[in-house]
Parts: sequence; C-alpha cells; structure tokens
Amino acid sequence: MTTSAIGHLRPSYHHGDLRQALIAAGVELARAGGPEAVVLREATRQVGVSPNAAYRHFADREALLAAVSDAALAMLATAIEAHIAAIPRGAAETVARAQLRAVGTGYVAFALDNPQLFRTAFSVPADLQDAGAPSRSGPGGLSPFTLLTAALDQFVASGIMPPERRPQAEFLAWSSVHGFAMLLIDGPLRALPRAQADAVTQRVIDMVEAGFTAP
Amino acid sequence: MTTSAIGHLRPSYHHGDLRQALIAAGVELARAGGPEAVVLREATRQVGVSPNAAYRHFADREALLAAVSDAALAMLATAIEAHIAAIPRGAAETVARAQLRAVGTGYVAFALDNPQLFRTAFSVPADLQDAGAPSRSGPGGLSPFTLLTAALDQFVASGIMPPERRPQAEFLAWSSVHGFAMLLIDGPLRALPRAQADAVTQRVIDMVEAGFTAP
DNA sequence: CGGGATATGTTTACGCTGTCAACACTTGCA
DNA sequence: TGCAAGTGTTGACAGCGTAAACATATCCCG
Repeated sequence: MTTSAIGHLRPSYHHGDLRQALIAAGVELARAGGPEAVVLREATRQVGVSPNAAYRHFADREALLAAVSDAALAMLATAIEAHIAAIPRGAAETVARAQLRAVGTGYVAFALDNPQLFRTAFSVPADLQDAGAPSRSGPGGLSPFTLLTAALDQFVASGIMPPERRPQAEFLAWSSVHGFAMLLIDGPLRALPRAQADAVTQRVIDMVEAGFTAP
Repeated sequence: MTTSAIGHLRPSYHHGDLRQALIAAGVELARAGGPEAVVLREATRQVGVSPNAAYRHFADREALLAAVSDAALAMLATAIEAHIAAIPRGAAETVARAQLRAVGTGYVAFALDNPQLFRTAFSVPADLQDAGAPSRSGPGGLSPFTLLTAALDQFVASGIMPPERRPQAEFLAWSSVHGFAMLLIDGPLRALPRAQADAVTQRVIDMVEAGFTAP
C-alpha cells in the first residue's frame, strides 16, 4: 500500500521543513506554558508526524528546547530593536542615553508581555562565545546581548562613560534589568500593576546609568 | 501476616516524620541536579517508603518542590546571616554599608557554592506577602528578602539614604544582585573564575549603593 | 535513465514518571 | 473497648523520552 495513514494529513511522505515546524510548534507551547510545556511528543502531534520523527532533527528534547529558546531570544531582540528604532535623531549623547534606555525598557516590556516565552528564553544555559549567534538575533542581526554591548559602546563613544569603566559594564546593566524582569514575572512583584512596573523599570535604568556616569 | 515487607527497613509501620524526611531527600536531589531532579518517586525510594506515601504529606510533586524551595531559601538566609555576623562593630553608617554589602556578597557566594540549590530556591513562583515566611528563614528568623529590607532600613536610619528614596529600594537592590547571580551560574558568565566573579560582585554592589546615596 | 546510497518518517517497545483508587495497619480518643 | 482518623501499601493507568528496526522518498552518479 502507498501513503495510507498520512495521505490525508500531508501531501507527501516527507514533511518538507519539519525542523522549523517543530520549532514553531515548540514556540507556541512555550508561549502558553513555559519551558516545561515544550514536550516533544506534543510538538510532533501538532505537526502531524510520529514522535520519533523529531529525532532526525534534534538529538533529544533538550536540543529542541534549546532551539525554541533561541527563537524566543530572537523575538526578544526584535522587540528591543523596535524600541531602538523609535528613538528620534539628536545629539550623540542624547541618543546614546535613549538607546540604553530603549534596551532596558524593551527587555522588560517583552518579559511582561510574554512571560512564559521570556522564561523559556533563559531556561537553557548560555555560553559567552555564542551569546550573539544569528539564531538568537532579530532582523538587525543582533542578539539581545549584542544590542546591549552596542548601546554601551555608544556610551563611551559619545563621552558619557569613561573608557576605564567600560569593561564588563554589560554585566552590570544586564544583571539589573534581567533580575528585575525575573522579579516581575516570577518573583514577589508578580502582582504589581503594569503602570507601576514601568515606573520602577525607569528607576532601575536610572540606577544603572548613574553607576556608569557618576564621578 | 504482620509487618512483612517493611519489617527490616523500618522499626514501625509508620515512619515518624516522613514529611521532613522527604524534604531532606528532596534537598539532596536538588543540590545535585536542581529543581528537575526533585522527583517524587526517587525521594520516597531514598526514604524507604512507597511512592504514594508522599501524598499523605504533599498534594503533588509541585508541593514537595515548593517545600524544598523553602528549605533552600532558608539555607540562603543562613549563609547571609553568617556574613552579617562577621561585621565588626563601628559607626552606624559604616555598619549599615557593611550590612548591605554582606547581604549582596553572601547572596552571590551562596549561589556560586550551591548553584543547583540556588536555582531550586527560585524555581517556584513567590508571593510578596509570604516572602518572609518562617519556612524560608534562617536561625535569626529572617528570610533573604527580609534581611535585605532590614539592611536598607539601616541605610535610612543612619542617614545615608534619603527617606523619599526608600520605597521599593529593595527591588532595585535585589534585581541587581539576583540577576548577577543568575548570570554567573546559568548565563554567559558561567565560566568566570571565582576571583573575578567576586570582584564584579563588589562592582554590582557599588552600583547599587551609589544609586541609593548619590545626589 | 536507472539504481543504490542517504535522508527522512513510522512502528513497536521499554522503563520511568506522576497520580488515582482501594486496601491495611496503627494510633488516639470517646 | 472499639471505632474514627491518620498514615503507609498495592495495583493500575496514561503520558513521557527514547532506542531499534523497518519503510519510503530523494539525490546523485554511472
């Protein structure tokens, strides 16, 4: 017999782009339920394929989750890029400050709008060397982390930040904003109204900026 | 027949303090493998009891994990208390600064020394109202969060921090230190040597302190 | 063009997990 | 003394990740 069981589900025996389809399904699962909800069998079910077909494209469940995490990071980068793109032209110094603020604001906004995707994005241990991988980048080709370093480079270039303070500055900034996002979506601040969350976000960024520019 | 299968494993049919025993087993599982490793059947196995005995003390796996998370938070509090206890006597202002620093340093040190326990401690969504619950507290009766608020209160009391800046200050401090700890154990800074990690920790605390005391 | 190598998807099967229902033993209290 | 409540056990089930063997499609080389 020819293509019997799958004939009405799929045009051909082969899927065409199963890898991407599984990632897409995984992203939807993650959006709804976070990293725990990315279950291999459910993803294959939604795509209309047998459970083990996934193993032709991913070593194991962990590998699928990593791909979904990368996709979530790319979405985060896209959200941040949108905030950056909205900055009006102006003096280099003004733009630099606005850019750092856009990174922080966009970061927290994404976390609040997509809490489960955000959790998924950071549910996989990351290495420094591939923190800027294309799979984690937005349309502009930069990952969330790379966008932050770019913003800080502008801080130095425009003279706001003394060069000797630049090394590892991204870690200070990232720590504060990321920690705050975690506090908002999973921690004691879960119930904080959005308006207040946005207000405190600005205070967090103020603190970071002061730490970079202060005497 | 009387106590046949369990006779040689346990003195009596009843365990005595199964709840605490399961939490202790869960803590060891978490220490080795983080929240995912806290598996109900394995905990009961280690305690020498049937899987379903756990359901007399915990509604489900999630409830056991929550109890283990509380225990991990209590250990974190204990570690922080040790750092605070080591502060020499002195002027109120000096002590206040040292106390905030002890909270931050102890927090990060615990995360580096017990990364999986640390992850477990924050793997369960927390509510603000019971952030200071006794089950999450150290010998001194304070939880990590409460220890931080106490340190910040001293900042105001000793006149270092203007009172109008006090509201929600714990969230700024907590964000920075917690985010940095995450970066160190699960993020791009995983490979950073301990000495450098400690150095950057101090910079993080500098930044927070500057944000509180600056003009 | 034809045919074998290779890629991709399926079937079957296994052990492990969380959890439900029904049963058994123990303890404490009326 | 007896019974109700508390605690632990047995047996069962569905769902999960994944390994092994098999089936089909596609690609490339003669």
